[in-house]
Amino acid sequence: MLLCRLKQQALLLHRSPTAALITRQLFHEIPATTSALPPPVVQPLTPIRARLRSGVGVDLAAATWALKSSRELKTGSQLHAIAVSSGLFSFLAVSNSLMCFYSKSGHFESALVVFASIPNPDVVSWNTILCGFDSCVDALRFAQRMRHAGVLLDPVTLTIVISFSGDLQDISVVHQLHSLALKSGFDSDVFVSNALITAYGRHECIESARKVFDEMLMRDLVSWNAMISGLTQEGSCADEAIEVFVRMVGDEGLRPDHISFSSAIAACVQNSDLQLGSQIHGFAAKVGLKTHILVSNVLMSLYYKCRCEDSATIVFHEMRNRNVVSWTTMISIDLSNAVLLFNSMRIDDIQPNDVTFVTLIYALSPQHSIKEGEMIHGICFKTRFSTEVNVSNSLINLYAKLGSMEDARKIFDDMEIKEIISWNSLISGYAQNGLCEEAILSFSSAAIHSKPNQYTFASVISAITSAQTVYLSYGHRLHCCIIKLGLNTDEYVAGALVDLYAKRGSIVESQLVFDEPFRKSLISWSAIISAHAKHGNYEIVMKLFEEMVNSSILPDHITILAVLTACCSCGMITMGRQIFDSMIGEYKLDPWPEHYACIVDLLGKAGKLADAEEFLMKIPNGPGVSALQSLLGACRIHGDLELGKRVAEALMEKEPMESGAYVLMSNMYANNGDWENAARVRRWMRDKGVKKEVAFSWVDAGIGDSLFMHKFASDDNTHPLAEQIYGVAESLGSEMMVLEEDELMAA
DNA sequence: GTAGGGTTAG
Repeated sequence: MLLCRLKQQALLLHRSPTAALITRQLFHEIPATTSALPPPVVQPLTPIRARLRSGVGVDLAAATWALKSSRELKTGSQLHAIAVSSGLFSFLAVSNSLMCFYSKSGHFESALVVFASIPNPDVVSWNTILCGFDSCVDALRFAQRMRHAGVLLDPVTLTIVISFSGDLQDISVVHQLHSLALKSGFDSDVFVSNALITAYGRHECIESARKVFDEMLMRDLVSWNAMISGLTQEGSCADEAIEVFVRMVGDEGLRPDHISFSSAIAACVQNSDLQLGSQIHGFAAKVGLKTHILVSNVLMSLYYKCRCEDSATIVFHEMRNRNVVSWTTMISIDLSNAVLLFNSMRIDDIQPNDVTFVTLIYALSPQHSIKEGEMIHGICFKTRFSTEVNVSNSLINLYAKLGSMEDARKIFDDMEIKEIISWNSLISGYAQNGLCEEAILSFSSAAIHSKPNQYTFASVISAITSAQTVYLSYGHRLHCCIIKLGLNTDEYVAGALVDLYAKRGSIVESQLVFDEPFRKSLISWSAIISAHAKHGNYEIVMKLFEEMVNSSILPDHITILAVLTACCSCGMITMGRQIFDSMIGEYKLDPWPEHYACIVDLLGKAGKLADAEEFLMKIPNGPGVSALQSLLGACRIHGDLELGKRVAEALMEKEPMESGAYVLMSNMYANNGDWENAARVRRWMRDKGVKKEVAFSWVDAGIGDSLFMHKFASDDNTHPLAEQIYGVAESLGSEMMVLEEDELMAA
């Protein structure tokens, strides 16, 4: 008889369809049945079984204790069998422990089965199941069921439900549960208050979190941690988070644990506050927590964000245990060794997850071949991560980056679920590859099939920003939609608009968008600075650059290049060199060839040709084309034929088919009155087959909503209406001649 | 000696 019950239960546990049935029964209030169950597999067991055999018997304490310390499914199932055979299962302490075991060891369905077999579950039984759910929706439905079953709500139930409500989209449930806590008097329970702080924190409703925290009579370490992490997550309260951390340590004398440290350091990451972060690092070392996996992981982010990759790497190497987060962070720190690190991670027996793949895919640069991209894609496929939406999105980005929009499109078309992010990846992919028309078409589809968000708009705007053709009227139309949708103060949209108008519209419109209240990112700062730099507005550029640095945004290569350009066009030699030095010293950026070229240009234009040449010689790996071009240009302006010849030769050697050097050299001879050599260079150019780049022009017919642009090159007759167009051009020409004659006659 | 709160990577 006993064996039969045992068999029944063991079967139930390992047959998920049965478990699924029980789940349905729980939700639909169908009375559970445990009849008609196939045979079990029972393994011999452990000291407890020995005790049972030797007639000592197993008591309640032994059974629950054994369950608590066990994590292996096999051991748990065996204990389950013993509990049933010894009759201990009928004690709620034992059956509840069993549910807890199954739930914590990742076999929630088995816990549900046990629950269904308990004749009179108590509130602990219900709570144990309640906290085992993955999804907050399921958990809250189960809580409703508890209420219908007449289970009396206790602080534990409330704590669990509040913590689930933090995951919901809608904050109103948190508010409801908060008032329930006040009504029932459970708000004095520390656990309940802590859960409330966290739930409010997750909804970034920091005022309410703070209120709960402030009104607590007794706070424990978890309360402080919840408050600190809530402030850290909010995004704009990092300073307050630090303040609370300091109060906790200084005023309350509490000893921070790994979670306090990780939250406080995360706040430093947000502020890019290397100094304070390092201090907290030292503090963690003092209390022996610096190599804790959580603390080390966030320390790596700190050093990475503050561009101290070496320190981040040291933290990684000092870790005794590393998890998938540590490895993934390390991959994002050392992108050039991403594949190598990925392999080491697998040797270390750490399984990658979707984030790892997203990072790894991101690490591949346009310099990588399609083949390498396909290899990573293959690993994603084998490990079954390629169907994850975020991984697919990254793959779209990858193929776009590698220049293969066909592959990107294929991934997109194969996706079962397309998020708006997927559309955004596709649109920005077309944008990067200069396929503006496709980007606009995809944007239209996205608007039909999905709900465009700020990123969709930002992507399509960036497409028209980088398009060869100027789609300004389309840009204005998009801008109108954006204002209507209230997205004009979104940092990405506003940033993209600043960039669009800076590059394609007018600096006035760009400045107008920039003056709107939105969170200025590096991109938007760089866009507005670049725009003013192009117009030679030196004072404005320097003022904006100062404002940007003061708002703790670190400049990147593009920003510095813009500032250098401004210095260059206004001949600010000292400032230019100062910025160049700070780029290396203060901002830890390796100059690009363009930055060197800028300084060469700056010195050259000012007539300091010798300094320029000296600087040029110091460029690591030799001067790039742009630096040589700058110097050659300067030689032309200042008439230094000798240096010009040397530079032109170097340039022609580097790029024999580029017309620039030949044209400049020939012009220099011509300026000098040396027509013979000027002609010689031109001849030389012709013999080598070097051609000047073809100039393009375009006409927007501007009819209705049409986006069609008519493009022309010189001597181009590929347009379908070429004959008519040339006809009109000719008749216009003759009309002009007539007009000119008339004017002459009148004179 | 059965149930509840705080945590890191794109």
